[in-house]
Amino acid sequence: MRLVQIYQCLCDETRLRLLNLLLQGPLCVCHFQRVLGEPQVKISKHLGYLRTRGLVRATRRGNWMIYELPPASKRSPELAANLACLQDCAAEQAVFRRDRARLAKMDPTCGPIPVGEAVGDCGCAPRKAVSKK
Amino acid sequence: MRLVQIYQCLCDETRLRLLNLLLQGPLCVCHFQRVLGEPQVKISKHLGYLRTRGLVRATRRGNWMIYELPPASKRSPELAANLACLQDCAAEQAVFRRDRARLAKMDPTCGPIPVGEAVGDCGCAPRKAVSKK
DNA sequence: AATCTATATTCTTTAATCGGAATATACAGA
DNA sequence: TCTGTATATTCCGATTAAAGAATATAGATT
Repeated sequence: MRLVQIYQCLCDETRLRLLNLLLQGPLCVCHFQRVLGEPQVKISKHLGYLRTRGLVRATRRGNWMIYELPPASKRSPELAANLACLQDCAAEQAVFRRDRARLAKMDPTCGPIPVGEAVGDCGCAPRKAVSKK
Repeated sequence: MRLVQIYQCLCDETRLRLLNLLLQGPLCVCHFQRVLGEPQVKISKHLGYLRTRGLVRATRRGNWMIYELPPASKRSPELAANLACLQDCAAEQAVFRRDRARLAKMDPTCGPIPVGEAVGDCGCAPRKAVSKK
């Protein structure tokens, strides 16, 4: 991947915030919405942008889409270096620290999913026992 | 400086090439023109872009403008980290390697400047003995 | 099948960016 | 002062990017 394409992915505030959260682990869209407080379209489109350029991958789990960074083994040297750099830099800037804090103390619940289903990669858990009457 | 602003400076190919060269040391505009093979306006405008955002500084030496990165002591942690990252990453990509090579074997001459004047920070030297009749 | 929920896509408008032509400025030399 | 050289700026058109409203899709639930 060309270096400039990586920077093009990083040159938008929303995308930086998304990547900052993904550096903590896989997440589903609803988490981003709750942490960033931005409308669904915006989140979804920026995730799509990152996806088509290979900076994130997505897998479906039920209704939810789980986004995650590519595994270390599949990162180009440039991507690996820049993600590491972002990891460090973001730790020093207020917006990103706030987002990380918000994520850390967030209810990992995504929404109603079947009781007893294993917690997903994104940390999703049933919101509550969904009535199975 | 906000992180996103740094990435905005890095998200253009021309600007990346300029910064890649500046990582080798101070340079004047004519060097960029010769190495990149791009028109003067383009070079000048991207340097201006970087300047207004504090990624480079410029000082005039006679007719020439010498551009350089801010001294290490004046770089924010984010800028320092990203310049280091760029330094490493650029070493692996063809465009940047070619530019560095072209710079390395380039005639450091800028153009006719007064004989005997000290070679500038940019490595400029007199093109030839200018007649002082 | 009908509905609900989560997420993605399309469409449109607005705003930002980039490049080039022409022009302006700043300094040097005669 | 006049001219030449190096660089910057202004103006303009073209392209791209971003945001939001509305709509579409995919899977789950009933």
